[in-house]
Amino acid sequence: MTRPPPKSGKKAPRAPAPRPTMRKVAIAAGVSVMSVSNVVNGRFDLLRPDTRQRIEEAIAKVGYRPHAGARNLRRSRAMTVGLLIIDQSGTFLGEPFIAQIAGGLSATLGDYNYGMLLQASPTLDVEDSLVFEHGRTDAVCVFLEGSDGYRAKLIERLSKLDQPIIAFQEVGLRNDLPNVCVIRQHDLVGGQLIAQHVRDLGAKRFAVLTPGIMRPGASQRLIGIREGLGRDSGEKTCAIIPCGDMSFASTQAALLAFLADNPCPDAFLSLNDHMGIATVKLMKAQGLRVPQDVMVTGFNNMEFRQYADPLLTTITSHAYEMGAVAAKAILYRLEHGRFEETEIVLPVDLVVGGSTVTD
Amino acid sequence: MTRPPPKSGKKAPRAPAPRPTMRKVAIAAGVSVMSVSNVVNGRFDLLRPDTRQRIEEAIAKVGYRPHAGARNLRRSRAMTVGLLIIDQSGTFLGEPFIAQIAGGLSATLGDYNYGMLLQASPTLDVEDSLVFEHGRTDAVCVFLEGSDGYRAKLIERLSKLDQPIIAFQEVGLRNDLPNVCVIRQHDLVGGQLIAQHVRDLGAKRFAVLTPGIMRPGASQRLIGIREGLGRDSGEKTCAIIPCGDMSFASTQAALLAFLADNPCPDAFLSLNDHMGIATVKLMKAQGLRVPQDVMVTGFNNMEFRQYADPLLTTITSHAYEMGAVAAKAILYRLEHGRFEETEIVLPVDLVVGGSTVTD
DNA sequence: CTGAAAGCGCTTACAG
DNA sequence: CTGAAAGCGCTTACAG
Repeated sequence: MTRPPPKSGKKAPRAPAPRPTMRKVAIAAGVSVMSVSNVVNGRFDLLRPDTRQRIEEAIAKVGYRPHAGARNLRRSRAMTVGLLIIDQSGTFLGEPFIAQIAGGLSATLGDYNYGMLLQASPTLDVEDSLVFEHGRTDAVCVFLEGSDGYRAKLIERLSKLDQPIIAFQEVGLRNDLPNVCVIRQHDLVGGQLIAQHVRDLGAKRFAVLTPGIMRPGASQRLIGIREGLGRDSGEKTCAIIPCGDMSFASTQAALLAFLADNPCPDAFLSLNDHMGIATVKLMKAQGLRVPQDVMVTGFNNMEFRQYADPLLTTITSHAYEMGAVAAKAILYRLEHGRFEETEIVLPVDLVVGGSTVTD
Repeated sequence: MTRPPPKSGKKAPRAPAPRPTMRKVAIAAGVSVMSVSNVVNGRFDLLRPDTRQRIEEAIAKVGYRPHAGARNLRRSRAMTVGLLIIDQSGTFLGEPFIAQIAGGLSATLGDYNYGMLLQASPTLDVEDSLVFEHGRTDAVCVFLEGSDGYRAKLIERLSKLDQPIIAFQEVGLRNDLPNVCVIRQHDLVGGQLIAQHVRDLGAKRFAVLTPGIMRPGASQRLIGIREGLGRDSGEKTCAIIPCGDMSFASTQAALLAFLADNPCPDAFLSLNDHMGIATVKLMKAQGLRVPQDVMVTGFNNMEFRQYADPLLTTITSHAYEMGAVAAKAILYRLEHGRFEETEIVLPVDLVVGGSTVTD
């Protein structure tokens, strides 16, 4: 009989009462654990009504709650989907596009009783991230950063981890990876639409504002813009302005540096709304009229677009839906053993505002 | 010997190769599972170097990866913290204040090798939410909605779930719940500061814009504002304008309805920046000058504050840090069996902008 | 309708 | 330094 050391100044911290287990319920009800399991899992057809009732009373009496970890181990499923976001800036959820994807994914998974394990990784070396540990997740969604080549290699490796993978916004991957499904939106078309729009309005000289670290969607937007501007435009008239972390301050600093060495273009095309609004405000502060003197466009059509004047011409992204679609694709894969489609592309729409067209 | 039915049109889907287990590694290396376990867990002092090497080679050869689910069951810990957000609007991560808390929590937990299980619940009835299932999480953070009384009762019940609880932004809870730690910021002081500021500037008649569904922080901000306006202001001059989901459109609609029946106050005090900016824009559209004709304030000092003109006078909230502090508190609790502090209050600061003061 | 037993993949005293 | 065995809390064929 070992006892806690006597004369301790404080009350001996009483040992945490062990959680009631199925065994305890079984004993209390005078049945086997298996019958308890049947009640807990709603297999009432396997029980006599009075047995069931006795067990239910015992459950209530001892305050039993099932241990999901044990059940999941036994059933070899985690009822959880991982969401891994590579983010070297450390503010992943501060980006509304990502926050909305996460929101749609989490909400839809929740509807089907799945959880979402969220992790951001500052490093590109991601294979022993928590979300890939066996028994933690049944599938994982990734939103990567880095060069096209790096990401392609990484996804190939991830596809061998014996875990279904959803890759957001990727394009041009090998299509023989059965464990991988790409979900993206038509960023290329979005880029084309917005570029054609400003070109049709007569702009000749362009500058594109890009994030300092490109995600895959951004590259597509840029390609689309180049296509939309058209080769008939003749001269090389499309500058690129990287804007670091895309914050208001970084964007304006990058713009000022650009304008110190270059004439002001006819139109600034920004790869998201953040940078677009920062541009509008800087132009106005410089005494230029938007859109008469210079046009500005954004991308994503986030709620905060409404905060600035004039309203940004932009492209609507259905980010929340992208998360929801991912959840559905995973659920299908988990049920049927394969992805229904290996690539899903969501549409985008042009929204014209006062930043390119006067009322 | 049962075989798959012959003459199937498709290739028989080959049974997914079972994941290599410790047993497989042990056999491959000619040792016991326990030695494999020792290698996997870095207990190298318990092994002869050559044994270790043989095992490491076997691990690489069979492609073994540990099963976190099994390990966690055995060790009775989940290495995961839940984050539960009650959200009746369905856009929880769209709210930057919440997204930042989640980001800070997730990043800090990740540093200590803990995962974050994120779930939003549209209902207030939350006890059998995923995040409270045993074996899934070691602790859970909650950010609730609903009346003060409802939330207090709910937290009392949650504290009996045998799971440490961090309650964000709660105030005035019973302080005898050893399983509960409150982490909040000084919203009341923030409210006071901002109210005193506009009062000192000579405003006499006020209106406060509030969310349609109050979270606990919002109530505190309101109380602080009332205190800051002071009883010496004499008349009842502080109106309340609930703004539904706080979107740009809802806020402006609520404002217009208010102005149809009431004279314009001297100052609109908004419980967050979203509504503050929507107010500024509406006032300007109505031909009023901000701040000369009407003052407007916000709350939280989010990045998008920079998007509107004039710059909102607001209160800085350290939401990301709040998440990080929560992670630290949980880690301490998990290690020492009790919370270091039962309540942690983060400071707030007044930031003056052009929406109350002319340059 | 009910129960005894094996096992999910690990870890951890306990012997040797 | 190494191994055989028990057990974390469940589920699931298999008998009775």
